[in-house]
Amino acid sequence: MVFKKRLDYGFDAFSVSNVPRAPRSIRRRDRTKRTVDDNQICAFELLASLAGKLLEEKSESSAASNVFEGHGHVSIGKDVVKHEIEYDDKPLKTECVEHLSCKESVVASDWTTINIDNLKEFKHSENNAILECALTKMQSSYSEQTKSDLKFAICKDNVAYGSSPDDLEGCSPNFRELCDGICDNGVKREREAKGLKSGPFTVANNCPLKDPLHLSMPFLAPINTDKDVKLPSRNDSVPNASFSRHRNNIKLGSRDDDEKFSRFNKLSNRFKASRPPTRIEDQRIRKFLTSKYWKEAPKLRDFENFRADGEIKPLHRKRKTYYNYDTLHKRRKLFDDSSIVTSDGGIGSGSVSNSPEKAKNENKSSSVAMSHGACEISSLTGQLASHKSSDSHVKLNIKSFRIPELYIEVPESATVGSLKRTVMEAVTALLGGRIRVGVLFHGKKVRDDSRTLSQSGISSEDNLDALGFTLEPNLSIGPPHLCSEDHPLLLPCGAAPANLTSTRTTPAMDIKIPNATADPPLLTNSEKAMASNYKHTSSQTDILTDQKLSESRALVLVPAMNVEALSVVPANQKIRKSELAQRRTRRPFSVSEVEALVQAVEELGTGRWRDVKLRAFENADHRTYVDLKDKWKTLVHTAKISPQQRRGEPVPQELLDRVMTAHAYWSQHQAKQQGKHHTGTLRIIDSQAGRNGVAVAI
DNA sequence: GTTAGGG
DNA sequence: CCCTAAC
Repeated sequence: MVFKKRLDYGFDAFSVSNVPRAPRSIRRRDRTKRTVDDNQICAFELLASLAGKLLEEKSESSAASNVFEGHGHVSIGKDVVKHEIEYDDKPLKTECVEHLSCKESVVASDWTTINIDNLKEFKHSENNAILECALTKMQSSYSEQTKSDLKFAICKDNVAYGSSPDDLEGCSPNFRELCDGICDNGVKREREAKGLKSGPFTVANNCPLKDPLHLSMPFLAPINTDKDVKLPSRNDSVPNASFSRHRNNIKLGSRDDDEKFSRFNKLSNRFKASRPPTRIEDQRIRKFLTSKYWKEAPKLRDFENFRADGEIKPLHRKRKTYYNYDTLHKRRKLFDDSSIVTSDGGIGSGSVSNSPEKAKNENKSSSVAMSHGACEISSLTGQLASHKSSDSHVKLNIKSFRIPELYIEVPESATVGSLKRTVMEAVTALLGGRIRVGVLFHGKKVRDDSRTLSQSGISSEDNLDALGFTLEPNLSIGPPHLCSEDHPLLLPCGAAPANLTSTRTTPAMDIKIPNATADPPLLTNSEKAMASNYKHTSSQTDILTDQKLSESRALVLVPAMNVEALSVVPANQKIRKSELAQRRTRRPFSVSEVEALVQAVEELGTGRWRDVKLRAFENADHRTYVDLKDKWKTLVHTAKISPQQRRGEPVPQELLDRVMTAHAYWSQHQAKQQGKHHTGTLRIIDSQAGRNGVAVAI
């Protein structure tokens, strides 16, 4: 399986020098980069229109949201806007983020990046805006949880990599409020105490309190003004219908639109699959508008179905062959039918609570505040099932953690074991730093480590459902202030996104803003869930801080080893790791495939691999003619060695005999020249002779 | 874009 | 499977 990851760039991420030399194919793509950019406009427009529609819809459909009142359109700030729509939040890059929940939005790809000028004037704008379209289908579960859409605007202008929490200072009051509400109060206080002066990365004035930001972004104001941050209740959720409509109308990178899709792919292709976009290098200031539309999914089950419907995942291949899979539907050729994509939503396979009890809890689990979810960048969110024991101990069972931004392709034929290994591998590779655990209670982060569970209200049985854990990257690697917990200021909300943005090299890399949701369902749904039993006792919570780490890739709950391994590794090295991981997943040829190959070669001969591909593997997008050629090579080799030396799935001797026969035949007949002459099929005469059989062209 | 062959 | 050279 292949997992794509974005490179994680450490704090040094932006250093161009660190960017590994792209493969030729990639380099080639780079050449076309400009063209792509030009074309991006279309994409951008699409996105913009989508966003606008979403907003409109939202305002129309949800009376609850005041935010949009009066704002029928989406306005984008002058600067570049980065717009991402995901079911999950992810990239946080943004300075100004708005989350619209988009259910089932079709996603171009996380990686897709579009550079554009600001929405209105992007043609004119000098800045290379980046429009990121991370459209992915939303998980229904997510939707459910979030029920309400949150709109959140995070303002921030700078791209500074490790922006500090202070960045919020620049944000609109409302925004701050929102964040505060979301965050632990303690955080707020600290931030205030520190004042604006803090961190190096602080971007002051980017979002003047009173200011322009608002003007430019109508929906800037957080929907939830309530300090307590009300998590959107499910009731609030925007009707799915509206979302759907939007989606349909816009068709952004929808499966139906291959062309567009292709475009996205191309854009994203500029970088190798998981490779971070070079644009990262650009330190331009970007403003992002991220919108997400959160909805609650009715049921976990729904979620699964949703997934089942097929996730769209664009794959980026060097070669012309597309390995995209539409898991279940195969609706698009671009998609590989077998691949599983785990994006934010991740693979639905995630752990589902097994115990009835948990299930029950999950259903109940009430809302997690998605809104603040936007703020949180934590990479992993763990949900847990918990029950209180009679002895006053709070026993928690963490069922799963969600790992954001992890893409994995798994052949249908892959074994569960290989899947596990792959996930582990991916996670390990992705981990950029130490992991820390964050505690979410009712969607809020519990930052005060000194408080007791009971003091925090976590002890009551009824509340346990609302308890969630997040695995957050520990930015030890990053700038001190960022990493340090001392800096609670790092605003979970605003700052983080900005940081991410800057860091994010690849769309994929973007850190999604995890929904803070503690909802079990959410976790369950998580794409990749790492299930684990975990006894929780304490927790810290600074999601934001970590997030900045772009690397905040995923966190793994796993043993320390992972942490160690990753934590110490410099960002650059990590990147390399990731690249390695990008290698296409190995997909052993099945006997039937071998047979088809042999058959085709018998007919066409060697040296006409493209024809072989077309004849026998036209529908097997994951098999390139190079693959076929290589397979033939290995088959010939296999046929020559003793059975004891052969590995893997045994190939019937009969086929190997045919391989040898055909190989011998075509070697003698100059396959290329004779291919045309032989429309017939090679047959082995004297099959008994096995290898020595004589091939005859009929 | 294909082929062929080394890695 | 990847990467390159050569066409």
